[in-house]
Amino acid sequence: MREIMNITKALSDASRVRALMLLTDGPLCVCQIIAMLGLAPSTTSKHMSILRQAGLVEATKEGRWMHYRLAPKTVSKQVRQALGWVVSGLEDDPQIRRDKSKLKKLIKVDKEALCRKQRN
Amino acid sequence: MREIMNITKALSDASRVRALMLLTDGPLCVCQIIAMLGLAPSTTSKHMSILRQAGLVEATKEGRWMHYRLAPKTVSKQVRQALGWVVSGLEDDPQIRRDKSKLKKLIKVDKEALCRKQRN
DNA sequence: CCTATATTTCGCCATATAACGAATTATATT
DNA sequence: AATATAATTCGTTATATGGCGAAATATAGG
Repeated sequence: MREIMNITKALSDASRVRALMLLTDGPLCVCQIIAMLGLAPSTTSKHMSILRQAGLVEATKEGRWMHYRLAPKTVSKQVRQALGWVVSGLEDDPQIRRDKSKLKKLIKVDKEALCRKQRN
Repeated sequence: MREIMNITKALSDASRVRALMLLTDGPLCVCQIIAMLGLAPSTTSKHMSILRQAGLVEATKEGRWMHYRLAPKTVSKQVRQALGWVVSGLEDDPQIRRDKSKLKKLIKVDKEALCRKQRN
């Protein structure tokens, strides 16, 4: 029951769900997620930590940069299916569409330049 | 996005998830759910209200008794998929098994007798 | 009508949670 | 080493949420 509850709790915040949906098109650096969500870096970091502990995302560090990606298909059935219904349920959502549109523009910015803009 | 968030928020409390799982074997009176969850009637009523607003359960009144049932398959895709996920993910859970075992015994008690026991 | 019963709503309280800024940690550059 | 940068952790605050008992509402019976 704990695994299911960890997942449902992780999904009960809209910003976290938005972060998940951003990752459906590929991995992102946390600095990109910060820019997308418009939250403080500390807040975003904590949200990603919750998603990670719930098994919904994975993280890899490259130098100073922390990249997050959706959990691979090899994870547990509960994670895979939860991602399945959330992602399919939101792919036509207006907010998510706006986010993805904005993300396309943001990705065109050089990562170094973007990350330098994110100061505490 | 609101529908999905209503669902995920509704599912983020363990008592509410337990209530949902109790209903997989058929409709129950709120007095039976109260007895199962061991919460105050007012608390249980509020939890069921949240589930109802999320579209996960439906309610019908019979005299003094309020019966709750899982939302029928005809509801939205998001609800159907979410319910499918929760139910399949928890059908082998120890807590849920204990609940279902207890529920079998409880159902054997006459409803009238049970409901009379539930005083505010 | 009055009384009893089942359920919901309301008000309160304790706890959890999301947000922020500051401090800390990890990494890179000079 | 000192300095800069990215991310996380920590501490604080405002808000949300789960729990309870009391009050209110709805229904049934005499």
